[in-house]
Amino acid sequence: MTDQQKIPQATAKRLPLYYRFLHNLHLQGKNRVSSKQLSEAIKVDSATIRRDFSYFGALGKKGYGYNVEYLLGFFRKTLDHDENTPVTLVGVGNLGTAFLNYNFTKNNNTKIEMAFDADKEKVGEVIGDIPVYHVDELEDRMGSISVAILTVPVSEAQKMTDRLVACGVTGILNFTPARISVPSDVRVHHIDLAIELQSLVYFMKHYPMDQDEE
Amino acid sequence: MTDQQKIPQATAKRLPLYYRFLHNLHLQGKNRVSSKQLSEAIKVDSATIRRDFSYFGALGKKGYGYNVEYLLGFFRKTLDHDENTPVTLVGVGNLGTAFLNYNFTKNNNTKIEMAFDADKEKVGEVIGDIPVYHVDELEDRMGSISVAILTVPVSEAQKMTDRLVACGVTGILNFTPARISVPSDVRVHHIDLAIELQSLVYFMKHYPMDQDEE
DNA sequence: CAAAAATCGTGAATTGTTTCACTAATTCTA
DNA sequence: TAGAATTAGTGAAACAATTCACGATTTTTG
Repeated sequence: MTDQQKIPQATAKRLPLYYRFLHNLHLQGKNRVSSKQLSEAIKVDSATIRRDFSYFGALGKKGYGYNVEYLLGFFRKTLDHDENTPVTLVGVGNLGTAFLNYNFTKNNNTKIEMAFDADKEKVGEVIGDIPVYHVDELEDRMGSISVAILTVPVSEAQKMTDRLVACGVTGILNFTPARISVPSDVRVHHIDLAIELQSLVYFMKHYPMDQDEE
Repeated sequence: MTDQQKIPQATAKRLPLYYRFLHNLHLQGKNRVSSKQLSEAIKVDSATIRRDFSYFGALGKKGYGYNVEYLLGFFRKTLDHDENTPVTLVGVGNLGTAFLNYNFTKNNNTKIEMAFDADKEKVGEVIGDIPVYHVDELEDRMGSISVAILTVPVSEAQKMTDRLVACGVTGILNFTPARISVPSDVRVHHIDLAIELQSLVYFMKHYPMDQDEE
C-alpha cells in the first residue's frame, strides 16, 4: 500500500485542497474546469496544478481542461475517500471542542469516534455527536484507532503521547507547543498556534508582499 | 525595515521555535547549548540549525556551542520581541475562544487586543482579559491594528476579510476553509484544520515512516 | 470547415532547502 | 600542558519544488 510511485510531499499536501474544491464545483453542477480557473480559486500556480495532476497520469484533455466528475472520482479513490478513518481526540478544551463541533465526516474521510478528558465535568457529555470519556478509560476504549488529535495542556503532552503510542496510535496531530518524542514509526504533524501567529508577524515585517507570492 | 539580507523562508519559519526553546533553557538556568542538543529537543537536523543561525553571522563558538543568553538576546532583537504587535480576533466560537484563553503575551511578541463577534450573547464578555465587541463596531474600534485572526464561519470569511482589509489589516491568520481573496500587499497564512487532518492520514498511508524523517 | 483560441502535459531551467563532510578553533581530560 | 574530544561554520553536493515556455491537441468561432 506504499503507493505506486511516490508523489512529492508538497503535492500530497495539496491533494485535500484540490479534492475539496472539486467537490464544491461538483455540487454547483459544474462539469468542466481548467488549471487556470483552479489556480485562481485556490491560489496555486496553474503550472503547479498541472504538474501535480500529472503525477497521477493524463487526467485532462488539451484545449478543454479537466472533467470535474472524472477528476473527483479519481481523487476519491486516491485519497481513500470511501473509507472513513477513525480518529480519537484527547483534551476537550476550547480547541478540542472546536474540533468536535467541526463536521468532519461530511466531505472528509475522517471521523472523530471518541474524545477523552480528565475533567469529570466533561465526561459523559456528547459534543457534536461524539462521546467524551474519562481519560482513565483510554486504554480500554481505543480499540484499533490509529490517529489521534492532541489538544491537551502542554504539561500532559508527552505523557498522553506515550499512552497513545502504547495503544497503537501511529499518527498524531499535535496542537501543543511540546515537541513530543515518539518511536520512529509514528508520524507527528505539529500545529503550533503561537508560532503560526509569530511567524505571520515576522513575515509581514521582513517580507512585505507585492506580488501574489505565497 | 525590509531586512538586512533576506533569510530563507524555511529558516524564518523556524525562528520562533528556536526562540521559545532558548527561552525555556534560559529559565532552567542553562547557559550553554550545542546544535546537537537543540537538534534533539526540537527535532531539526543539527546542520540545518547551524546553517539557520549562520545567516545571522557567527553566533557560536567552535568546540563550545552557543551561549544561551547571548543567542536569546540576539533573537529577541531579530524577532522584535521587545515590542508587542497588537492583534485582533474575529469570530469568538470555540476556536476563537481557544485563542483568547491562550496566554500569548507571555513569551510572545503578539497581544490580542480585542475580539469581535456577531452574537449579542458574547458581546460584552471579557475572555482571558480580552474584551469582545459587536462586529458592527469593527471599523470604529480597530484603530491601527494590522494583524487579524479569522475564526468566523466560512460563509462570513470573504466578507469579514474585505472589512478587515478596509480597516488597514495587512496580515491575516485564516482558520476558515475559504481561500480568501486579498489585495497583493496583504499576507494571508492559511491553517485549515480539516486539511491538516486529512493530510496526516494521507501521509500515514502513503509515506510510512521508519527513520526520523519529517 | 478553416482559422483562432484554449489548454494540457512536460522537458528543461530555475529556485529553494537540506545534508554531507571537512576545517579550524576551542574545550576538556589526565 | 599535550593529546583527545567537541563543535561551529561552510563549500559543495544532493535533493525538492516551482516555474517557464512550448509543442500537441482539442474546442470554439465565424
